[in-house]
Amino acid sequence: MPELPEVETVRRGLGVLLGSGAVVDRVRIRRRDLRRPIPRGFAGRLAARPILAIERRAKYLLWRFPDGWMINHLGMTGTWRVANGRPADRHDHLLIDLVDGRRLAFRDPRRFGLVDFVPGDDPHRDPGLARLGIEPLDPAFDGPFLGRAFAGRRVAIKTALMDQRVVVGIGNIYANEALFRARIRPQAVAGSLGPRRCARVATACRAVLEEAIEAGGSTIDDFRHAGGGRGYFQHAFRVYGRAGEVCPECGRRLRGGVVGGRATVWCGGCQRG
DNA sequence: TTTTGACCCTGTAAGC
DNA sequence: TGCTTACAGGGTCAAA
Repeated sequence: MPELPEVETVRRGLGVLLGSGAVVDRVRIRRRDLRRPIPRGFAGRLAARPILAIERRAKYLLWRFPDGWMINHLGMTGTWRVANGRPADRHDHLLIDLVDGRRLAFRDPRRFGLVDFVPGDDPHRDPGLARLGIEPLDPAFDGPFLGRAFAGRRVAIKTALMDQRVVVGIGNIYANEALFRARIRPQAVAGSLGPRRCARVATACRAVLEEAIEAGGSTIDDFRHAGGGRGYFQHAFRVYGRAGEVCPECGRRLRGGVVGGRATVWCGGCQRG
């Protein structure tokens, strides 16, 4: 389940794999019906053109081409791999052949992913990208920013943190982990947090994401690097997926529940307010 | 306007 | 063993 660290890890992996000067030969679409249909004419936008760069915005991979951007969201189960000579898997929905003979395959069993093309210089013309909030590793993402963003909001802090219109890239795993580090209950009302607690949340978010990127992202079920490898941050999870186990800080049992429709884990002793 | 919850989809695990 | 059911989750949209 790729969140910001996993997408960033895939981006870096693809950059290493492709290097500079990779040129698309042809594109084959095996299934169009992803989260939204891959548009007609998509393949022709990429064919015979160089991949100039692969950037990241939120959980989106942005593939820069001379005429525009391939927008790619991994959804829940999207992965890229080099599939030289191997028969296509039934979940390989997009195949990109490079002129050097290599083949990139986008595999997404649950088809929550997205592939689209935005012509021109600005990928934020895509409606999905246009609504996105601040990057959590941006220096402007701090306590005062969260204080302003949460003002008047009655939703749970965990729900607010996962709202991509506020801050991008934080999904269920890192929301759980960040709030544990910040020692704030996931159910706390976002608008009730004072400046000090907002600062703790911002600091915890940044720390947990940076550590996860350093470790190469997480591997839960479906996530794989572009090269097929696994990330290692799951070994550092302190609460996610550990409801009923012992809190690593205080020894109480970690509690499990649902906040905002998502599985949530917290420590009733360490996380208050 | 804000918040909540259903929905999309499929692999996995648990229960019978 | 084989079948059914519940669950996981990011983003979107309709309903409250």
